[in-house]
Amino acid sequence: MSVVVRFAPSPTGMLHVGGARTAIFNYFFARAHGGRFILRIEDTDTERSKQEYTDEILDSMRWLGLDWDAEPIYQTQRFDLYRSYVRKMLNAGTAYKCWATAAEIDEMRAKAQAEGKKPMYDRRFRDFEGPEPAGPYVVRFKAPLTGTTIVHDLIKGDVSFANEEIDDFVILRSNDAPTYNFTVVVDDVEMGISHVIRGDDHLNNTPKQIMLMNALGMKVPHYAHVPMILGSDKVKLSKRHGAVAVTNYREEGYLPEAMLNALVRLGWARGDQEIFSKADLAAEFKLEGCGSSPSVFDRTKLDHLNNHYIREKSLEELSDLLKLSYGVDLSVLLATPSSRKLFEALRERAVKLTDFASLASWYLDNNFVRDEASMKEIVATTPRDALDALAGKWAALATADFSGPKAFEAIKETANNLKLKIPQLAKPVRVLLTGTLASPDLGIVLEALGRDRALERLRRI
RNA sequence: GUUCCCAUCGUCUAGAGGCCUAGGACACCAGGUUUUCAUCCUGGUAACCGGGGUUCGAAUCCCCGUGGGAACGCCA
Repeated sequence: MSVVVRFAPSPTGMLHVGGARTAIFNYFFARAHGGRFILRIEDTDTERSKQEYTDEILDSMRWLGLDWDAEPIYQTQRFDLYRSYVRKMLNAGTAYKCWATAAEIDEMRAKAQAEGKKPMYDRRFRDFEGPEPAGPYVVRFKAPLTGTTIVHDLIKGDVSFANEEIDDFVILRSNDAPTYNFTVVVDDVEMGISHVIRGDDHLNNTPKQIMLMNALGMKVPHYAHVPMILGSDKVKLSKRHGAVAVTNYREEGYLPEAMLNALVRLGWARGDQEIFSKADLAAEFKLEGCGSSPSVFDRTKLDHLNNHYIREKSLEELSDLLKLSYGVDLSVLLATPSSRKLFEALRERAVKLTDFASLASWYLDNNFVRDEASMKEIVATTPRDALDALAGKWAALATADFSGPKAFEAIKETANNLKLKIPQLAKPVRVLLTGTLASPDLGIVLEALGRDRALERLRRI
């Protein structure tokens, strides 16, 4: 059977972590099974849907490298199709018009709840006959009253719902717009979707959709409901957990590779493997690897992965990426073997791409800021003649001879001559040259800076 | 409230009845390397929600509790 899957975001907000994970599962399921991955924009809520959100979602998808196989389908352009199906059901008697007002429905729900049942519509117009009342109406599905609907879920197993639990839900609003549960059914079938892979929060909608498909005589696709992603407080991840939009992470300096890897491991595993490339996943992603319990999204793991993928990038790639996406120009570090060594050292410690700017600030800008506390506690307590002696030694070296080992050797000699321990001199030097105690290997720093800049900084107290 | 789902280290997870004195990763802690921080290396702390079954044997199967989550809309 040919595999066709879809990712169906509604453009009422940015692509968030949960949606991205669903998209990722769909995408790799399609790739691993030689199937198609289609995008469907569920914009039937014309009040809240915005083009800018659609643009943002597509942009995030591209950033993650999730390319789709056909032009996205917009539900608002298919209203005629949905309405034709509504008419079909009206004619077949599997749907009916309902004139109940909002107030009446609220009353019914309250009543049902008081009786210990789910809040439900009481089907008062289900068998209504005679002259149609004036005023607006909705179209409701004539849901089966008895029996059981079973969802054969590829992740959860068989889940059964008593049909009496499901009310005659609305399929066409009074403004003539079809509702979600209806458009999904029409589209999933019309688009030939073979596997519906979506969030667990839709599991309760699935029996409704299956019922509709049965009423329409349609073939039911396979379903797979992936567990929710939770915040650290264990409730469904949402805006109040802080950064949840994929774009936020991109702006913060995360790599798409890291995001992808982190997200795919949420609710999915393949033995003990932790690192997954796009190619790995496209080859071996299987629904069988999906777990069934929800998972907490952990930023520290993402940080670790991000550092991992930053280290895998070449200096050239990094430089381009930094300039293009973050406006940080480190191309000067590409120039010489010495500066490249420094760049490599920085790459090792950068957790986010945005870290590079501060990591390299002392190198890029001669007016870099020195840490005041370190200046006071370390530099100020260092004998001035030691620094002067060191300056003399450095000055005696030819510019071309100012290699890391030689420049550092000068520090050692000076320290020894003055009966200082090496760190006693190395630390203040580090602060003077880089402004902080946390910088790459001093040899690398010295060589990258070169004799004259190093000397100038050493003397500038 | 009702329905449905879920339950292994702090977190992500491996585990499909004996391979489990429960493995890996992140985080954390300690030691080593080092001129600092970090990296790197080595080691360590840390979990099968509880109770009943089934079985020679259960983290794994069943039941009941408990806890958590989701859904119940003319939102999607």
